[in-house]
Amino acid sequence: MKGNDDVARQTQEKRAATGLFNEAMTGGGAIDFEIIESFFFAYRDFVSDPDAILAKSGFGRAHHRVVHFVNREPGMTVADLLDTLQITKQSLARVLKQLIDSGYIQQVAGPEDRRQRKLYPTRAGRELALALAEPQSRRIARAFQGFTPEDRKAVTRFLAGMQNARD
Amino acid sequence: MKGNDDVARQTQEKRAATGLFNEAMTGGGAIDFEIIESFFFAYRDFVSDPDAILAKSGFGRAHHRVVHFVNREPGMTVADLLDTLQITKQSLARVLKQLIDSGYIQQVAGPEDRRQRKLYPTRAGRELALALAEPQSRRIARAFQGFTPEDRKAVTRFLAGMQNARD
DNA sequence: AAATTATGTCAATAAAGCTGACATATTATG
DNA sequence: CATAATATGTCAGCTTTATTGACATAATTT
Repeated sequence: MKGNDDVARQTQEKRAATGLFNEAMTGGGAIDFEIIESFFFAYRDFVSDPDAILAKSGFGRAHHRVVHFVNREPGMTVADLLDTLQITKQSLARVLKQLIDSGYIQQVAGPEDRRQRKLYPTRAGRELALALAEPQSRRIARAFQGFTPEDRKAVTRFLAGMQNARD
Repeated sequence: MKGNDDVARQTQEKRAATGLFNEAMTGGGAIDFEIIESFFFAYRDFVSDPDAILAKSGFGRAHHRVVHFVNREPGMTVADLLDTLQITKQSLARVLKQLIDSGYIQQVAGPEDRRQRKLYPTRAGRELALALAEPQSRRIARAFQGFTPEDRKAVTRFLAGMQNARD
């Protein structure tokens, strides 16, 4: 087992006398730390834009997501929204209630199935969704500056590929 | 102001008699809703992998971030970490304490400035960071399948461009 | 000697999620 | 028609991750 000993010694050299690791974890090229970190920073900054706007209305990210998807697909039901956001009914309830009480979203009983509550944005709801999307869209446009159509397609494919398969 | 009236009427047509909006908000091509949503889903699924691992140890995302960056830059100080994560000292304190108490991270007084607490991963800490990065890296590799080097570069540039400028 | 810096800690608070349990109205099914 | 299933709402309690403010200690700088 000489090979294993060599590996062990090599690893040992990277540690101080205390048994701690002094060297940056690089993954030896096998782990893509650069993309992992870049993705983290990119997303954090990406959501910081709407966060600032939401703070003025006393809303948070949860409200953003609800108002966004209801605007993107007016008439979606509560069940649709739960499916899209993958949160629990109880989590959604509080946020949705606040948006309805504040006049950004309205519920309409389903025309065929009257148990359903179909969700629609009001004018204020539509304006809020647009105001929240605008800085994000500007950020995306900035990041795309100088990109060829192929480059843009690569980004689109990448973001799709990072997602779990959907039914 | 006939032009304005036309726009108002046009918008009005998109609403039901109730004043609600029935049509999907598309932004008329000006707002990049596709990327906004794709980025949301991609990031959510991206962090779901480590979340599952962390749950076993009773840790959360905050612990992930700390263990990740300490491994990436061993010897970083508490101030460095606060700067990187952009959270408050008090938020970091609890998480860091748990990681130290559990034997994943150790503190060493700074050799020049002994007020500083330099942070180092233990062997367990390094292993945890690797275990958390592994599924994320696999997901990235999957998303990159069939990508040319130019495609990959486009993604890297995009993620960098989405971030705020750093000092 | 005094001010600043790096860190730690206590207390209170908030946002956003969770689980479990139960209620109501409506629709579907045997 | 009675019962089961579905869509939604709601109550209560809990957790994680963040926040602000205040204060303490040790070490360094001025």
